[in-house]
Amino acid sequence: MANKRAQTMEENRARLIAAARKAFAEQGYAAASMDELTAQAGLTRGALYHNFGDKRGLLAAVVNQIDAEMAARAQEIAAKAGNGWEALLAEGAAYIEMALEPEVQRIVLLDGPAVLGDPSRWDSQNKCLEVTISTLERLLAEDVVKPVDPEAAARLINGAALNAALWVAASDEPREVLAKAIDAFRALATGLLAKPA
Amino acid sequence: MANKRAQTMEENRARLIAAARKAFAEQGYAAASMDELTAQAGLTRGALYHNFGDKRGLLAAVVNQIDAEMAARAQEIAAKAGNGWEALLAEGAAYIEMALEPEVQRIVLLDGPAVLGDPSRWDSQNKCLEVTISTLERLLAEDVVKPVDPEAAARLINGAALNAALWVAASDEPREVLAKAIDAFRALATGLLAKPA
DNA sequence: ATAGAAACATACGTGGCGTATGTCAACTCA
DNA sequence: TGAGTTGACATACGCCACGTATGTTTCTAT
Repeated sequence: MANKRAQTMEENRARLIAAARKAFAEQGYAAASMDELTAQAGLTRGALYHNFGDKRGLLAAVVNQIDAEMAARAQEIAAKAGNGWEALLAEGAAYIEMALEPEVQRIVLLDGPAVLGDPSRWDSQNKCLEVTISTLERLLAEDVVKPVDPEAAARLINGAALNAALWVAASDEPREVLAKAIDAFRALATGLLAKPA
Repeated sequence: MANKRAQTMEENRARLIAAARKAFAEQGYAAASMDELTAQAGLTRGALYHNFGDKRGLLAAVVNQIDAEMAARAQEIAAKAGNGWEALLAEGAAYIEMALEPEVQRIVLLDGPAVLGDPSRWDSQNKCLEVTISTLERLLAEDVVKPVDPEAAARLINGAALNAALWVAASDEPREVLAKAIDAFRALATGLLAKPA
């Protein structure tokens, strides 16, 4: 037990992040109280400022965690759909559906950009985006899609999915609206195809 | 002068909104102080809470104003491009470029959604979106675009443009990145065409 | 074993929002 | 036309939350 110190520290960090996920998702970043947050985790604000610097630092850590989880899920789904064009469409649909979860929507899509600035500047470097970019690069190499800048296309696609998700989430009839959104997404995406069906 | 009262009230509202536009754009919604804001306008917080209810109300008023200006500009640009497919593309490019202005980006795209919730629920009902929807409906009637839900497609398009703008704004070389973004946008949009070129 | 450091707790100051109360100018009606 | 009343705005107050400065305890290293 050479490093009992580091171990408990990691545990505390994890507990704080978990409590923050709940608080930020349920109340929003601005309304979430650091005192309540830390008390929920069985700690005080002292631990928080020591580990994350400030409230923004905590949000950044939470965003990193969620982003990584989203990217993993998206990759898994894309892999299941094979390595072709359908993988890209499946990824997009997956993003739309994931963004329906309050945690993702509130924390990553709404408060994240407002508090931390544009996602492209985040340290975590938006893993979701990178997944889409690499998928596009593969399709580019296979001449499946038109010669466009993969990062530009990935950003547009993710942005479209994001907005679609916000729309679906705010809707009164999520089912029907989700179907419409995915439908429109697939239509739009075909614009990237080298030879449209 | 039958209604000097109402007149000065309108003036004060306008001055508060103008001051808020500056403050919110330069410092962000959360960091902007109501005291400084109102002092800048030659008033106090009393006037603010009387006219707008609370800080959110002021932000909503500011967003409404900017949104209306954006929609007007987009419509003008679309009209100049004629009433066809090119109008839709021009609108999209216009949104991307407008979103480069700090006022639009910070207030409407970042703080707006975070504080006021999804734009589709705003009272102003997002005039920008409606412009795009009506453009799409016209193209649908002319069989220029595939049979997709116009609102869904409009939201995806606007979302794509939005993200593209955030990317361009955060970039070190806005010129080149803007070109890539618009390029990718045009490619993506062709996915909606009934008969691709 | 002791010294030092690090992780975390406690205590304090500051600033900002929202509300309750006060005031004065403008509108109304006799 | 002038007194009463309304309402737009100012002033004053309380509360809460963030961030920092200081204290305490536990682990590690020599």
